[in-house]
Amino acid sequence: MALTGACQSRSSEPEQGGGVKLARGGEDRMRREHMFDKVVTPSDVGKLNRLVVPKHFAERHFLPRLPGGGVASARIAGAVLRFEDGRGGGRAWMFRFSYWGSSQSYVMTKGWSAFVRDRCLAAGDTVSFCRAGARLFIDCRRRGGRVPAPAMPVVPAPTSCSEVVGAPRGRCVRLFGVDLQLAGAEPTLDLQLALMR
Amino acid sequence: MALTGACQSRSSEPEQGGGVKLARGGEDRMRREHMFDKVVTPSDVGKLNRLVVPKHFAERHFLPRLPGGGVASARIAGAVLRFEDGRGGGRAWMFRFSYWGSSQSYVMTKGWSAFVRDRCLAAGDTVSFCRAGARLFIDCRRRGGRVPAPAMPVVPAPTSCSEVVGAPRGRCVRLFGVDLQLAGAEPTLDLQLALMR
DNA sequence: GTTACTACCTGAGAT
DNA sequence: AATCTCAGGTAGTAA
Repeated sequence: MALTGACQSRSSEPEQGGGVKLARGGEDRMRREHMFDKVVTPSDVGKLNRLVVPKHFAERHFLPRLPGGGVASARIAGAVLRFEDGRGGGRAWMFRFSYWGSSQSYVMTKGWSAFVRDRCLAAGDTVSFCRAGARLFIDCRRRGGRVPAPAMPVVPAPTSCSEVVGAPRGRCVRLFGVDLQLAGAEPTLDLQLALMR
Repeated sequence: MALTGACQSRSSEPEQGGGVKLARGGEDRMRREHMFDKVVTPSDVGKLNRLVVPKHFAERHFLPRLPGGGVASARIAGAVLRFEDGRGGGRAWMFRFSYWGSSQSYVMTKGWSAFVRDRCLAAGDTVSFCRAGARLFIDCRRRGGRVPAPAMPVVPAPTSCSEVVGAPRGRCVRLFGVDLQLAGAEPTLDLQLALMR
């Protein structure tokens, strides 16, 4: 299970959805099921600021979740998908999900580069998408198969990458201890919502 | 007249416009008038997939032909120009015509690379633009001043360059003989129209 | 001036 | 052989 373990079987952790209110014992307790992985390319983590979602994955896992009619273009227009951070901690990521007609490909655009930066995602790493009922999760692991170190309270180091191999991660400090309780207000999520037009 | 002969004075040939219906004896019988030539640069025929149109030529010959208001940017938005193949045979080329503000230059983009490929256009060759009334024509000639061999029925060789020096050209076979009659259906043009959003 | 974001486009490779 | 996919590009715009 090295290929999917980073995202699966962690439903016992306190994954707080932020804006989404769920009845206890409902979807938030469902076991995560793996949707798909992608080994990211240099372009996926580079200046293009987009993740190409392989067509069959997009159409199987994301399209049916979107509101709108049966036509794909109607569903996708302006779609924003919300993914909870697979490591727990209550953080969520909002990505615009689009279809580029010119290349006939599905992409995550706005918001994606923030995830790349925060996780120091590099070409060859794998992003993993899971869901538990209606909740979506995103996680990643290094090319060697290593997963980011589990979140834990650390001394503040508020800038840059939240995963430094063998070292505490910067942003995580905002999510644990006293800050962990404040995470119910989801400052990071609020910022992203404000940016998401 | 070696510099312009490839494009001029061939209005007696059966240039079929494809989708455009014209009254016989109208524009299609007008004598072609030369607009301008350009000796293409390595960039014009390379991976940039664009032809830089010298500003004064673009503003004199193409801008006034476009619909839209008095502002150049309004006229150019989404402009696609259609050029009939100066060699005859009913083929037409569709090029997106754009203004690139960053370099303050006019360019042909989408569709241009297909012409480069088909004619085996190389740096130092000359492209020549003519018109007969509202109809536009494009042709080219080699740097030495040679023009491509006149179109004639040949044995099939359906791939690659339509002009091989001293040899029959590949795609031309589709346009002459029996296929010449089928050219009224304009499969090549249809394909381009379908691709041109 | 820089960075992101939208919406284009194309060649190469897979099928 | 032709089609489809997608990695890697582009320009223009907004912030």
